[in-house]
Amino acid sequence: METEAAVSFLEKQGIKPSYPRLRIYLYLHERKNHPSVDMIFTDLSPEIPTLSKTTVYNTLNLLMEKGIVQALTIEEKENRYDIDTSVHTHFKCESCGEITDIPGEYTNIELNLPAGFLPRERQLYVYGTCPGCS
Amino acid sequence: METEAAVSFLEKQGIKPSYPRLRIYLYLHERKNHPSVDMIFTDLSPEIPTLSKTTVYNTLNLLMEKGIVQALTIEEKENRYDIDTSVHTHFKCESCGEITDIPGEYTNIELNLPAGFLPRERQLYVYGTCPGCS
DNA sequence: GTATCTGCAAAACATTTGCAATTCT
DNA sequence: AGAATTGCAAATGTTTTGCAGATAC
Repeated sequence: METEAAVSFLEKQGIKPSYPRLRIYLYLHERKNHPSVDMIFTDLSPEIPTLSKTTVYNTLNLLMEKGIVQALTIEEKENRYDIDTSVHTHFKCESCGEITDIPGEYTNIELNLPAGFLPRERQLYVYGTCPGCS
Repeated sequence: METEAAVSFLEKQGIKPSYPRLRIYLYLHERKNHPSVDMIFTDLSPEIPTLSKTTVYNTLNLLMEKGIVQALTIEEKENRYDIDTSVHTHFKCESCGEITDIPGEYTNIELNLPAGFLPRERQLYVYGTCPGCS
């Protein structure tokens, strides 16, 4: 995604596209890894020397409020963030630690909840070994 | 579950059934809520005045190593613990906060992972409103 | 009496908050 | 100038670790 498109997307969502916000948004979009706050900070810090973790937190919380990003609780210790908010499964490799998107067509979930349970959202996390490690 | 049965179960799993361990195990077994460390500590503390959170953590980590308990990452801030390690779904009510077990027969998951992905375990978390709150 | 277990205090992290300085318009 | 944004430092909350004292066999 080019900078121009990102700027106008953020503006359309009511987010002022400051430089740190723009770079964090582009980072999520380009890597499509499922980064922790620390990964984003560590990767962008060399290129944006004044960047602070607080701004990374602020930006992610803002993107979440706007529904642009979702938080994953696939790790026990830290949150991960995903710019893909469509319905899909996450696979965490217990060997290399990598989190991979599994497209919706690989998983079919039939939810027939007992009466009165109204689902709004769901997350399927699968833990195991990825192709590179098996 | 009676104390006797719990004692012999723990011994069979190679866990010395000390008083705190026994009480924590019985707590998980009787309530079948999906408690945080703090919930266990707060609930048992009045009856076991010398109990410490460290011991709650130690005991839960021990039970997890032995495969008797599983950690749930359904909450963003804290781990929850479940003594039911069978395949089932967890429903978190966003209104009252309660986490409910949804038995396996209410959910059918067909996992057809891309080649090379070897699943070991999976967790399905559903977020919404429970019968009492809807 | 030796191993293990417990629990306090401190440390290690992740995340949030208060606030002053900076930036943008 | 005025409003929003950034980033430092401190606070908060969860979990782990080190270690001394207590407990169990």
